[in-house]
Amino acid sequence: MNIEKNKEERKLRILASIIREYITTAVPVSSRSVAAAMGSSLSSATVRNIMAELEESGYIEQPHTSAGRRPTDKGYRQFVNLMARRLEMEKEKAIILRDQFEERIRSIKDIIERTTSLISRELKHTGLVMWPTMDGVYLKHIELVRIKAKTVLAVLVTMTNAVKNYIFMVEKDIEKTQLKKISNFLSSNFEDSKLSAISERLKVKAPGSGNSQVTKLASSALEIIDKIIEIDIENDVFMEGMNWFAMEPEFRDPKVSKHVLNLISDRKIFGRLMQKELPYRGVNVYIGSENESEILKDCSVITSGYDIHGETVGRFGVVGPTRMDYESILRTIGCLSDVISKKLVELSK
Amino acid sequence: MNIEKNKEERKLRILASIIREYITTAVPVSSRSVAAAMGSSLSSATVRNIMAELEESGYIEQPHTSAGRRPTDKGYRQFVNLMARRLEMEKEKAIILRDQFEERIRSIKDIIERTTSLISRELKHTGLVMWPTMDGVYLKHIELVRIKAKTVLAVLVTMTNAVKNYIFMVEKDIEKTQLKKISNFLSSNFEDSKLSAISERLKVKAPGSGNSQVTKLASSALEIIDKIIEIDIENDVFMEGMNWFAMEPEFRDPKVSKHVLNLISDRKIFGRLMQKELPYRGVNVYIGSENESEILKDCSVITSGYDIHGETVGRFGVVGPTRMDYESILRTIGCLSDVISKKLVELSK
DNA sequence: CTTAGCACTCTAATATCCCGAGTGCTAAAT
DNA sequence: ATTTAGCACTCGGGATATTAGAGTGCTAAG
Repeated sequence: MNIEKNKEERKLRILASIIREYITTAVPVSSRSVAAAMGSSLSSATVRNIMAELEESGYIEQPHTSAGRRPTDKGYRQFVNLMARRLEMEKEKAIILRDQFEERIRSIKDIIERTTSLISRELKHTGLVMWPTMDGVYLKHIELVRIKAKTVLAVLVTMTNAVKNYIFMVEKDIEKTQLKKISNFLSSNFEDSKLSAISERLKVKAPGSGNSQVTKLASSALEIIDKIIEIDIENDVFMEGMNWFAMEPEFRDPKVSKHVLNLISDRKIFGRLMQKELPYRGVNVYIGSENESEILKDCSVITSGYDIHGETVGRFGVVGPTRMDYESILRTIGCLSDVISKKLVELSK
Repeated sequence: MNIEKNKEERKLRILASIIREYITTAVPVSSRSVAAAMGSSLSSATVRNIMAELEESGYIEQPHTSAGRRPTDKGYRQFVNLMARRLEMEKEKAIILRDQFEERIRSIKDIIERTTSLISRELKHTGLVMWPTMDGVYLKHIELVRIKAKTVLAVLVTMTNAVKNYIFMVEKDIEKTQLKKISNFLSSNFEDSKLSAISERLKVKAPGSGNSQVTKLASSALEIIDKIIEIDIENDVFMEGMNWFAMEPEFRDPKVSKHVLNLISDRKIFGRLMQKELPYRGVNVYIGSENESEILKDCSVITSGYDIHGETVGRFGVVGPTRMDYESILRTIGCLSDVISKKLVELSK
């Protein structure tokens, strides 16, 4: 029984070894090099037997007979699952990460840009950050501007100093002065609230036929706030470091490179992907074919959430070829999640 | 003398023929196919002689002996110069272009997105649009928000419904209420003015020690406006259709494709490029090595300006491989410039 | 269960060949 | 004085052949 377990464990250690080597070399791994990597405690022949079993289980594959093995998506998955528990970042590294966010952070935009840039530089893959959903975020300021008849421009400033704007139609035309009143009404009564909370509270206020003036104001305001919430499904994604794809040897294949270009020119894919997993704060890993999108079948996407005041309002992550360094990425992403969330709280005072 | 001229003209007609064929096939052009294209009025032998001359002049080159000729940058340049005068768009095409801007245009953002998308779809190259410089643009609304001590967030809404925001430091801390006053002061006195004009007019008002209250307000406002103008050098560029690069046969070469990825992940290049040529409304063409940036040496960039109220405030254009269809691009870009400018005026009522 | 040994397989790099598209030149034709 | 037909020559690149060696699977011994 104990022996059984040891056997299984050794098998997985070998899988890990194969993956680690393949990640750095991008070349199918031979039994010999695995044996060497395992400290020569095993002969290549033994390793060969085990590798045959691993292939049987679908964790690795041969591009062709008489070539080494490379990990399959399933193999990567196994690997990721196994190590998922122990992914603390070394103290020093964590401090280096933190330091990157020390200077000149004045708005969430700065944080977002800093994050993608960090991911790009440190992890050598494309970094992604989703803007926080507006409805989960506290407002600092709201301003309404009349564009033309029945058309309103809303400018929101969040506690994190993000500026977002929305143009939308309203039922009946609102005068410039009236709009100013609504702006003021919202600003004075609902500053420092969340969009969703404002909507809730307005719903209570609006239909109650107390002071007709206030009621009217509230119902106009409600219409506008709900419009904003409705529009805000787009969820913009900020990307940086697409050029790392070019460095990968996989990129030599023109078919692949074509794919990649199509991929990175369509940020919506990532917007949808991250939106979907949103209430969740933890780390997600999608490996190759695990991705819903066909276009991502040779890529892996690793994402994590970030909080503002304990509420998960956005996600960020990394895209790259399936052959990526899951270990260091998972470590970094996990750590970054904390750093960003902390910074965001600081930002909103 | 007349004969001389005919000779020269024929030479250039052949150059044009070579270029047109090369643009569509991407394969060096042989004397035979040129002869055929010229309606068999010339034999391939004659064409060969002329091609030798064209090569002598540096307009075309052979990749190697016993191959056809392909245009050099100089050749493309000559071609572009020659046809530059007669580039009217056909009426029908122009109308089709115009129609694309009919629906749901509510802000300059819509126009910018529509433009890049149009360029991408119609011309099958990457489309670029530079946001208009703020200082040349009329303001509809200005809002100042206190971020923290000595830090101000300015949100500007232009006549074209663009929302831009700037975070900056000011000399001494300004109270929230005071900031509100400055906002109102600016909004009520300077709405519908240009940023640069506001600055000018404030300069007059500020030092004049009339009403101390107003003077103080004006000088604070001046500081802020000047800060905004100062910051606004970044000049964001909107891009779409980078994936067209992937379709080009040139892209087969991994070196080239690497270049391209680096290129498109750096929009600043185009920001600087367009910024530089800014006061100019007309069309510019940079062919291959004519580009300042080394990274663009295998690309051509064609740009044109757009106006708001007769003042050229931004530029837009196309990037692609040197082997691009200059004729149809120049036609389209020229026409688009008018369409956009017209729409922008409509937008700002 | 492990390992040494060996036959076998298949890729990728290199070499060789050769077709044919395209040229440049020359000499005849206009 | 051009233009053109004719022809020899060049060279890239596709097709094919060859080979080296990296890696495997299997067997039999440790």
